[in-house]
Amino acid sequence: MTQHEEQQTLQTYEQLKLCNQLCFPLYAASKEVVKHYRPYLKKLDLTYTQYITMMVLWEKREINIKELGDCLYLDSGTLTPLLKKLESKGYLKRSRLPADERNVMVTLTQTGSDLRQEARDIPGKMGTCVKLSQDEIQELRNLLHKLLETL
Amino acid sequence: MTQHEEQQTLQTYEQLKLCNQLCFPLYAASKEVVKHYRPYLKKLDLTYTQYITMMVLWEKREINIKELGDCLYLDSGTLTPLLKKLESKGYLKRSRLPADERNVMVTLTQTGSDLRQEARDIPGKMGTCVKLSQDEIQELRNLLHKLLETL
DNA sequence: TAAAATTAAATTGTGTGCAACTTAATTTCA
DNA sequence: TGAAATTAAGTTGCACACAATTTAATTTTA
Repeated sequence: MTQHEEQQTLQTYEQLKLCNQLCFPLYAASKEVVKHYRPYLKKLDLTYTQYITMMVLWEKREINIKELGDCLYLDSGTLTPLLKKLESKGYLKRSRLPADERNVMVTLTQTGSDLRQEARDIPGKMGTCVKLSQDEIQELRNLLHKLLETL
Repeated sequence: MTQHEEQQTLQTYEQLKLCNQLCFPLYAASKEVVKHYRPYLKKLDLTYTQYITMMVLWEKREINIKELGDCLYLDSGTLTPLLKKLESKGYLKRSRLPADERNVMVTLTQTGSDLRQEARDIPGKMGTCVKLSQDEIQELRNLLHKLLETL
């Protein structure tokens, strides 16, 4: 192996280190942030995935599963059982759309709407445990959105 | 409700929108990036979690489960079955440490070491599908590391 | 030094997350 | 128009991910 080839091999292996990855800190940070939500969500008897689902419903009141999946980057395999669970808690109703029976509409109930009150403080509380400046948070959010768009 | 209170309520609810969250783009981007790894990892018959585990082993050759969990932000509940699977594929050996029988040492095998060759191209291929500049990637990585440290 | 506390893995149970497939409804187009 | 293609949900199976608990080994300390 020539010196140049050896150099290349080292560089290649260097890239296989965890610390040089973009993906790994993304994966780890995502899990850690969700972990910080859990104690607050537990009080509402919601998981993180159930929480972001409710966030969409608080905003839109009504949405079909396909669109919901597009919002949340989740498929019906994940959403169907999750929505059944939220329905059993009384937070939403599921019903086939008469105009196109393939579609299932998910509609916020009064109970589900009321839950928003109890969730009000969560974003603020989370904000205080993230020790980044407002500028850094904005910058991070921008980069993540850019990354998401390109994928 | 006074105008001021109404204003505050609106602001509070504004923060409960998905687009104003930091956590959600983090969660979504993480999943999407992992999804892009999958076709490459499938050729090596590895899941993403198995891949990052192998990355640690390629770097350290030998590590106990506790430390591995600290590296990967994973606990024994996730790692024990995952390591058994990697052991059954012949990539590593697990053995109790004689000096302290509570510890299980995980050691890279020759087969596991050879796998590194086949994984060599993955970081480069992933790099090309992330449409961010080198500066942006570096900035994103820095912010994520900073976020991880503070949590 | 022996009981109490701590520690590391493993186990159990629940909830995603997703690929692959099935089912049923609707749309396309030959 | 009627068969083929497409679409939306649901189902199945596998692999995490983690809280909570258990087990076994080691360390602390009364």
